[in-house]
Amino acid sequence: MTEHASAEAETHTHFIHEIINGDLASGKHTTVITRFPPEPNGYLHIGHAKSICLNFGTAVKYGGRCHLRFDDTNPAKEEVEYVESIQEDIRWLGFDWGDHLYFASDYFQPLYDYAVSLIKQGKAYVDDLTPEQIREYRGNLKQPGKNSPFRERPIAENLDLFERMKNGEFDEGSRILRAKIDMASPNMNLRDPAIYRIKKAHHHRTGDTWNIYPMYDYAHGLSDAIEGITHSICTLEFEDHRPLYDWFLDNLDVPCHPQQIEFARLNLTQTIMSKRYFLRLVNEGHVSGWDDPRMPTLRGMRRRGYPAAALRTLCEKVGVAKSNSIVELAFLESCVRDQLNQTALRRMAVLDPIKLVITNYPEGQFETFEADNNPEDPEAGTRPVLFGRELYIERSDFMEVPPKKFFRLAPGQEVRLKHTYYVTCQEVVKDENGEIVELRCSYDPLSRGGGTEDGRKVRGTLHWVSAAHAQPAEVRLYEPLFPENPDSEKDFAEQLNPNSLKTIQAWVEPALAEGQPGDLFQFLRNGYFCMDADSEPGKPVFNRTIGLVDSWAKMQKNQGSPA
RNA sequence: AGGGGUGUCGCCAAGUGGUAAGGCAGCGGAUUUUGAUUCCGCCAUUCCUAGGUUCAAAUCCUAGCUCCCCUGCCA
Repeated sequence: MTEHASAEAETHTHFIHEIINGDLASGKHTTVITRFPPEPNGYLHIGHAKSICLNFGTAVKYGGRCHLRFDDTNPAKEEVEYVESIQEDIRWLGFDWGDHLYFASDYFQPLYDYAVSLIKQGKAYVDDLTPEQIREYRGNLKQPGKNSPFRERPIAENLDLFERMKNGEFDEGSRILRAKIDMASPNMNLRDPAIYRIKKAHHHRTGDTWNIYPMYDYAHGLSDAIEGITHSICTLEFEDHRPLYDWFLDNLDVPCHPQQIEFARLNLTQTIMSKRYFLRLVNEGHVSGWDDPRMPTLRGMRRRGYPAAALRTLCEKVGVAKSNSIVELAFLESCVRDQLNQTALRRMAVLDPIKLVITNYPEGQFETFEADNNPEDPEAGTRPVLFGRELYIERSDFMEVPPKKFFRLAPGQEVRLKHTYYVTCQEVVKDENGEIVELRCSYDPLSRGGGTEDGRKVRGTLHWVSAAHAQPAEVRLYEPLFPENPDSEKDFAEQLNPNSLKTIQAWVEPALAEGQPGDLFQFLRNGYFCMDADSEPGKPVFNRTIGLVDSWAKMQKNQGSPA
C-alpha cells in the first residue's frame, strides 16, 4: 500500500544524517557517497542488513550513491561463492549499486605504490621479527611496546626488501611491512601496525600475481579515498582504528579524505550472529544449511518468508545510535506481521484435522463460495472455495467441555464456518480409545454466506477445508533456535531449542497447490506461511513464517498462571 | 592515572537549558464473517549516582559508577 511505502521512505534522522547535513550545509561536500564493504567470506545476516540499509538508504536519501565493495584482502579466507551470494542478498533486500561494484583487490597496484611512498618518506619499514616477537614487542594494555631492532632500517634497504617480499623471495611470516608510528601509543592500533604480510595464496580475482596482501586498516581507508567516498560508515569496534584510518590518509597523497563514522551494530535476542556459530549449526547438523528458515541469515529469513520490506522497516524503526543494544525478536516479528498482513493472500488450511459431518446437508452436493483473498486489500480479488457435507476443522476448535468464553465449537454450540454457513454440533463420535474422531453437526440453510436475517449472534468463526477437495501438504513449524537469550559462557549447543522444527501433515484448500516457492500466504487463524522450494507438484511444502497474534492463547496462559 | 566508547520505561529510541516524542512489549476496552487486522485508553514527577551552576538542567560543570571495545602477519 502507498501509505506503507511512504512510511518506509520517511526516514528518521539520526546523528549520522546530522553530520551529513552539516557537511552539506558547510559546503564540505556537495554529494554523498557511501559504501558497503563486505568481506566475501560468508553469507550475509540480519546484522549486515542494518549496515546495508544505512549505507544504501543514506545514498538514496541524499541523492548520492553507494558502492558495493568487496573487501577481499585476505585470499586465505575468501571465495567467489560468497561474492555471488552477497550480491543476490543485497538485491533481494531491495538495493542497487548500479555500476559501482568494486573490489579492494582492484587497488592492489596503487595500494602497493602507496606503500612504497610510505617507505620513501621513512614512515614504513620491513620488520624481520617473528610473529611471536612482534607480539612481545607490542607490549600490552598497561605496558608500552618497544621498538623493533629493524625499525631504523635504511630506506633503500626497506625498498629492496619490500620489493623482494612482493616478488615472493621470502617465506610467509618471515617478514612484514609496518607503519612507523608509535610503539608507546596507548592506542594499540598505532603501535607500528602491519600494512603488508606475505601470503602465497591464490586470490579469487588476482590469482597468483601477488605474494603480499595489504591489511584491512591500510586497504580500507585508501580504497575509500580512491573511490571518493565521503562518509565511511562502520561499526563501533572500529572506533579506535579511526586514528589509524586518518593517519594513512594524512600521510599519503590521496584524492580525498573520507570521514569514518561508527554506529552500533544490530543484535537480536534469542540469536547469535557470528560466522563461527553459523558454521557449527550447519556442520553439526542442527540446521539444514545456511538458508535454513531458522537461520538469521538473509537467505534463511527469505526462505522463512520474512519479506525484505519488513527487514527494511525493522532497520528503520530500530534507528541508528552508538549505544550497544539488543533488539527483542518480537520487534522484528511485529514488522514481519505488519508487512504480511497487508500483502499475504488468505487461504484456509487445517493443521490438525478432525472430521466434521453436516448431517442435514445432502450427500454428494457441493457449493462454491467466493472468498476474499485479502480483506486488507480489495484489489487482491477473490477465489472460489468448495463446500460440502464432509469437512475438516481444527481439532483445537472443538471442546467437549468448553470453558467460559470459548466461542468455538462445542456440543449444542453454534459457530460460523468462514464464508459459508452456521453449524451446530449435535453429536460427538469417539473411537474405542475415547478419542474424538468425528463431529456430527447440523447446518442452517438460511445462514448461507455467513449471516442470518434474524441477526442472531455467532461469536466464533472457524476455518475449514472440504474433505473431498483438500490437498495434503507438508507444513514445517518453527520456533526460535534459542528459547531464551543464549548465555555466551555456556556451549550454545546445549542451549538449543529441541523443538525449533516440527514437521506435520496438513490439509490445505486446492488453491494452495498452485503456488510457487516463495509465495506468501496467511492461513486463516493459523499464521503466515511461505511455500518452500522443497515443494513438488502435488506435494507442496509450507514454512510457517510466523503465527498470528493469539489473544485467546494469551488469555488462557494468563489464567493458567495467575501472578 | 592504559586508550576509546556508552548509560533516558521490560526492549529500541527522540531530546542539543524552558519543564520527558514515538515504536515494540504489556495492560484495559470498542469494533470484527480471521479470538487476526483496525480503533480508543493506560503505561518514566523522572533521565546511572552524588554534588554544583541557573529563575529553570536529561541537557552545562565537578567527582564517581556501569556496561562494551582494543594486546590477529582477521575484517
